Amino acid sequence: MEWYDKKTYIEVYPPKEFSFYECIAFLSRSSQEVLHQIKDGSIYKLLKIEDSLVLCRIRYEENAIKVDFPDRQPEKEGCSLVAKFIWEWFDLEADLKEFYQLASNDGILKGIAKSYSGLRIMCIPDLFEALVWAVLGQQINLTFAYTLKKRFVERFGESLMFAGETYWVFPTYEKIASLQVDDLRELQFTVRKAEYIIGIAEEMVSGNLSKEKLLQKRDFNEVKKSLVSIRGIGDWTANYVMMKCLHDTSSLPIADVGLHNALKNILGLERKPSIEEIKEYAANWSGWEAYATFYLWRSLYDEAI
DNA sequence: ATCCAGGAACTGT
DNA sequence: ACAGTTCATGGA
Repeated sequence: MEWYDKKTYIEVYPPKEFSFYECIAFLSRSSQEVLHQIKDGSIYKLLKIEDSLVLCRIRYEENAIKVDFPDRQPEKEGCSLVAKFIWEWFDLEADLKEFYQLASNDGILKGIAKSYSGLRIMCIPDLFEALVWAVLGQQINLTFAYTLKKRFVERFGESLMFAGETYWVFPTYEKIASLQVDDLRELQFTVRKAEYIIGIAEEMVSGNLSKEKLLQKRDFNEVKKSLVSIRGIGDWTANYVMMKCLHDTSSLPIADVGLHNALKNILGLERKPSIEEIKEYAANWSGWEAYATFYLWRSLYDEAI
């Protein structure tokens, strides 16, 4: 059903190890998600490109990810930024052949690597969004984390209405840096979370913290050091962000409760594994710890459904 | 009601 | 460096 004039569209060619279906399954994990919508096998996502809001419809046809623009189409440079976003969002740079090779010889990963074949880490290309989402998720259940995110986005983000639907983009760090703790308390953020998030926004406004600067570091150890030096960012958050935003396939949020639960399920353990035990399992995942973690997280949703 | 959640800072040793 | 404590609140 074409309910708008399809003008031009963008095509992005993913590597062979790619399943749009698996990626959509991951993106569908919460009904409270406000930063994209899934409808009829297409993803609708609003992006801010060169200061204007661009609604994208993303689908998969004939081995290509195709993006078109229901509302209005960006200029040429805008289109290449959209393509760049898609490339990052689906983590298309990673060469999963290596991961699958490794997984085929690993008792824990063997089954899930096959079950979710083609699933890629669904990234959060925007550093501020990745950091805020990680802080929101700290020590609360995911359902409530989504509630907080929804309130945050709908209070401070920008939106576009199209065909009766409202689409949102994540708030900018400039906007959040101008807030007081009480502005976030109203949304039921704890004082701690509010302080962390405003502090992170201020660091980004000052220019001390940026994705570009982080990616210029010598190695991911350096990246981690500078992330952890920021208040509110501990080991877990730093690893989460390196995995979801900075494309570090070897980051391992080893303290993650979801990871522990997934391992417990797959191994049929009575209790959650200890950190030491996880280190032993992970010794076999070298270079692909983030993918191992992501696939293990994915295995948790099947239980829930 | 009770336990825990995709932790981190703080405090004392 | 390391372990224990506090924070803080909705979900299941």
